Amino acid sequence: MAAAKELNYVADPHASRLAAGKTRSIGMVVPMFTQWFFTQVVSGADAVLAASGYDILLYSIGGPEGRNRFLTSMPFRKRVDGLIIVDVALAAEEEKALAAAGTPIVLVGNGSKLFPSVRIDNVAAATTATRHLVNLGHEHVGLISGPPDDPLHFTAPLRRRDGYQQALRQQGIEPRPEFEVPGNFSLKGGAEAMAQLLAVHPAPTAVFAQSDEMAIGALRTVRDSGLRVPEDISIIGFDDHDMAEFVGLTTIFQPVVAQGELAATLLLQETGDGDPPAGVVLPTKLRVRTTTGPLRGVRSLLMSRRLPHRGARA
Amino acid sequence: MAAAKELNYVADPHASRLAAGKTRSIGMVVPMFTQWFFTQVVSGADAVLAASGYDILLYSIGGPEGRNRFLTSMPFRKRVDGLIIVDVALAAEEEKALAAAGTPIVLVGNGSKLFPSVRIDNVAAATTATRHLVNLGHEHVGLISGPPDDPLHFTAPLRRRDGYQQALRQQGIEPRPEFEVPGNFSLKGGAEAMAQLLAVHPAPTAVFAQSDEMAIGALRTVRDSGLRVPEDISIIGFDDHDMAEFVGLTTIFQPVVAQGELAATLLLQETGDGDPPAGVVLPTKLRVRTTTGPLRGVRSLLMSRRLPHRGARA
DNA sequence: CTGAAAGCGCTTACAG
DNA sequence: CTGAAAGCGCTTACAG
Repeated sequence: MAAAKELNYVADPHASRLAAGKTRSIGMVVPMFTQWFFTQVVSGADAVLAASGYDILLYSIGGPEGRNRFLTSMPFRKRVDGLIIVDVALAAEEEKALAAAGTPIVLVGNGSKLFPSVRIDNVAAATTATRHLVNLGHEHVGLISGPPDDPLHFTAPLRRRDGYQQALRQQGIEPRPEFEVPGNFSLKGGAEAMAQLLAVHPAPTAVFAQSDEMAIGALRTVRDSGLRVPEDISIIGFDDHDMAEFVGLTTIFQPVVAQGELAATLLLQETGDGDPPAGVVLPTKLRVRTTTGPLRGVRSLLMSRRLPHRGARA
Repeated sequence: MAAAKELNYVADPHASRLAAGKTRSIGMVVPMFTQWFFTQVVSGADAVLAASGYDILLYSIGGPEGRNRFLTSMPFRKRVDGLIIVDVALAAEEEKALAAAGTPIVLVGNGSKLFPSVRIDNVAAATTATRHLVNLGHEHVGLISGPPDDPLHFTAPLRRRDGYQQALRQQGIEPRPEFEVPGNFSLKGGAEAMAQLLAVHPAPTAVFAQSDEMAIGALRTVRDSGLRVPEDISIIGFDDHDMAEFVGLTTIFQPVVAQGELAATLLLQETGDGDPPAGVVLPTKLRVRTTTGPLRGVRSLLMSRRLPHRGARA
């Protein structure tokens, strides 16, 4: 034993896994690694998994092809003790196939009947965001959304769009297709989307961007056009990214690191004993800052409409 | 064989590793996961490693304690075929101990006599940044740097400080300790550091922030103080973060994703045959945008001083 | 309670 | 070229 210490011996982890049947590692599946949201979730999960002595295997699956390759080859089999899948929407058969592989799984971003999950209520959060704009008197409300055709990869953009449309309809406003433009969840995409919205006649007086990064891109375009925020146009984002407070962006806060932490915790305590999978929905919150304001000319009217909105949250 | 396909058989990777002696996985060591630079490097390395069929193991070592634990326990031993260590400065004995562990290693951010490395010339890049400010007529130049006491963890802050001081001295300006404040490599840290600099008498007329995130934080403070950029104060950053172009930040571009890609490539082709380790230094580049400008009142004088600066790069 | 043996599921050198 | 056997370095049930 002393000699082992002396010689700096370490047990071969592969031999021990083979003998013991445990890998002591967890896989994290993310669409990509360059987006703020995913890195924060990984960071949260990493902290709790590392504290429990687990190694973390990264599966960055990229686009739709990578997604399908991952789901069919399932490279994690016999490789990890568990899997955290972030923001990959699964069809029913896909869930079934994953479950059949036998690896414990926790989902982040989507609910599931088969696996425990951690997520927010995107529809409600988007409704809150949109209603905030409508309550300020805006009737022409634009939407900057995710990639245009990506039915299975992400669901957040679709849910947030649902919430946006629902909020409008609830106020008797019919959503207009020309007011919905894709923004690619990036600064640049947001900036370009905003340019597209400004070209519509009449242009929206308020815009809900589905991520803060897109919202900040949109802000840039608005200001470059010589328009003022919020006097000429209001903008609300989603996430409460570090940068949001910084630029005074009104947005929907969602706990990001906490979603990763919680997913890891659920995974570690997963019994597999047939108890129904936990579906945890974390709260979001409207954070009003300086990029949203009343529609010009209706300030007085507003005073009465603002009240029901007080303290609204998703 | 057909039956294997039928039954969805996959070889146990641990058994095969044990028999074959290869793990088909690579470890990535980063100080933390929440910083832009590291996620981008990981993303670059991930792309080339995944393409070669390697799994990626993440070691996020956190603070100084985590760093030392990692270096002493070396949890990657017998676990991975190779290691990419990002921005962890290694003492000579630490390098020797790592080399003795026998795992092929490539360093990102620091040079080494024992391991191949990919990095930029931080001293030269910081010199370029500082000289840019001095060439614009600034003599009171502030520095927003990294964590105050972190001699071994990161070297970039120290090197960039060296470059800053060298550039000043070359122009006959003695660096002033009260002009150097730590900014924690975050937005908030940059904002606070800037507030500290503005409180100095006389305050600097130009500031070199060691990262774009800190520079953007500084910009915020300056504008909140009612000062104009660049008329009242010039700010230059470092990295060329996505956000930099967006806010018009003058900065030093460094290839980030490319450093990860290259490190992975070097690791995959590492022979261990005694050839001297490759030390690749990637070029950086000054990107002048709108947050830097001539010192007030010396515009005319400037015309002559600007010339030697043309085309300068690190 | 201690220690030697069997077995985890592969790969690969080797005998046929 | 094919196929059976040994061995990779552990864990753990089992005999003593």
